[in-house]
Amino acid sequence: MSTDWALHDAAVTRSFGDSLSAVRRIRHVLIAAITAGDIAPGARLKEAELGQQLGVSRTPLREALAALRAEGILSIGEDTGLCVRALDYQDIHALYQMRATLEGMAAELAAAQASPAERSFIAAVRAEEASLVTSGATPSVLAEINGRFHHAILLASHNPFLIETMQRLGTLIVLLGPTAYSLASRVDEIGSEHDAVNAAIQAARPDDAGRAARTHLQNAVRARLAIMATGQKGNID
Amino acid sequence: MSTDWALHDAAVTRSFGDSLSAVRRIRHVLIAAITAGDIAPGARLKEAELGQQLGVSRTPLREALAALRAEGILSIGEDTGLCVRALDYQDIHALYQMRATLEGMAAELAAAQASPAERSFIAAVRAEEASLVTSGATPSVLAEINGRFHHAILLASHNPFLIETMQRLGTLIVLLGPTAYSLASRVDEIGSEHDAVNAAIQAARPDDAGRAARTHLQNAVRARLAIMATGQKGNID
DNA sequence: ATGTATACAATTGCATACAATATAGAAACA
DNA sequence: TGTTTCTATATTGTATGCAATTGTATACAT
Repeated sequence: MSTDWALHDAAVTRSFGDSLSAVRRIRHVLIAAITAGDIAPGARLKEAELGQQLGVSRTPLREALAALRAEGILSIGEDTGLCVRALDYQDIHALYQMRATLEGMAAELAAAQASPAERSFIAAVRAEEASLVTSGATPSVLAEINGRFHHAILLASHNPFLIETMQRLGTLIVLLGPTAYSLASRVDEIGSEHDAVNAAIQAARPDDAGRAARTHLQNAVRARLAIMATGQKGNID
Repeated sequence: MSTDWALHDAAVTRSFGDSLSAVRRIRHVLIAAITAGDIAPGARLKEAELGQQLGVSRTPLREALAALRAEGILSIGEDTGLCVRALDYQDIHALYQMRATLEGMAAELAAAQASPAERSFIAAVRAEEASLVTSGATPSVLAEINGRFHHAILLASHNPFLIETMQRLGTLIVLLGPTAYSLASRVDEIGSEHDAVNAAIQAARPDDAGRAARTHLQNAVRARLAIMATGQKGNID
C-alpha cells in the first residue's frame, strides 16, 4: 500500500537536478505521486506520516502543502484534515471549459501578434508532430509533442497571466488520474484540428485561430468523457 | 517609514474575526498592507524583520509567504530575496486582457445557464447600483456595488475554476497600488455598460452578454490607463 | 439501547534552535 | 588603483519540541 516515494523522488531529481530546495522537491514529488495514482483524490494527507516517508521534517513539508493548497491541488477536506482535491463530473466539464476559452484566447493572440520567429516555430512543431504521426510514434511521444505545440502557441500569446493560469489548470488535470494516452482513433482528428489552428495563426487570422482552438478543445473533452465512460483513463488534448 | 501593522491587523480582525490561524491572518494583513501602499511592489521582504513586526515566528510566516508566492503576489526577486511582484505597463495590459476574456466567459455562461433566481438577483444588484448612482453615493460605495454586480455574474457562471481564477486575478490588481475610485466621468458609462450586460443575461443571449462584458472591460482598462497617465492611481472596472 | 460526557490519543499549529548558504566588507596582492 | 580572496555577518532553509485543538473511544446515565 505504501507508495514508492523513492521512485518519484528519483524522477524529480532526473528532471530538475538535486539542487532543488526541499519544499520544491516535495511539491514535485507529491504531484508525481498524484499523477501516477499513488495518492488518490480525496485521500487524506497526514503531515507526520508524509514527512517521515519523504525523509524531511514537517516544516518544509508544510510549506509545500501550503503552496499546493494555494494552487487548488489540495484542499481542506469534508470533515477534517488536508486532502487531495477530488474533481467530480461537473468539475471536469468546468475545467475543460476554461481550457477551451483560454486556448482560444492564446490562439487568437498568437495569430494577432506572434513574431515571425514564433510563427515559424509553431509551424515547425506542427510539422514535427505530423511526421511523428506518420512514422507511427508511441502515444506518449505523441502526447509530448502535442504538449509542445500547445505550449508554443501559449508562449506566443505574450500574456504572462494567461501562461500562468494555463500552467495552473494543467497541474489540476493530474487530479483526473493517471494518463494513458490511448484512443488511437483521435490521433488523425487531432492532426487536422492542429492544422486548422496552425494555418489560422500562420495567416494571421485571430478569429479563425480562436474558433479552431476552441473547437479542438471541445472535441478533446468529448474524447475524455468517452474514455471515462468506458472505464479507462486517458489524457487527450 | 515603518508601516502601521496594527492598523491592518485590526482591519483583518474586523473582517474575519480573531479566530483565524496565524498564517491566514498574515496573508490578509500582507495583502492589506500592499493594497494600502505600505509595501511597494518590488520591495524586498525579510523574514525575520516581518515576523517581528507581525508578532509571529518565522514558521507560520513562511507558510503564508509560500502561499502568496504560489498565488503570484510575491516572487523571487531580480537579484535575490523575496519581493512583492512588480507589474509593468505590459503586465497591466495583459492582466486586463485576461479579465476581459474571463468576464466575457462568465457573462456568456450566466446568460446561457443561470437559474431564474440568479438572473433576478443580478438584476436586483444592477437596480441597486443604478439607484445608488442617482442618489449620489460616494465612489467607494459605488466601487463596492460594482464589485457585487461582477461577482453575482461570476457566481452564476457555475464554473469553480473560473471563479477561482478571477479571484486570483483580482488579488493581483492590488499590485497596481492604492485604489482611489476617482474618475467620476466614467460613472454613467459604467452604468450603461452594466445595463447592456444585464439586459443580455436577462434575455438569455450569451453572445450579446459576452460581447457587452468584454467591451465593458476594454473600456475599464482604457480608463485605468488614462488615470495612470495623469499620475493618479485608481481602480475602475 | 441509545445518547452524552469525559478522558485519552492523534494531529496540527506555532516557536525556538540550529545549519547552510549567500552577501558584503576588508585586507592583501597584482 | 583595481582585483581577488577570505572572513564576518546577514538571511534563508531545516529540524525538533511543545502547546493547543480536534477526533475517538469508553463508560455511565437515561
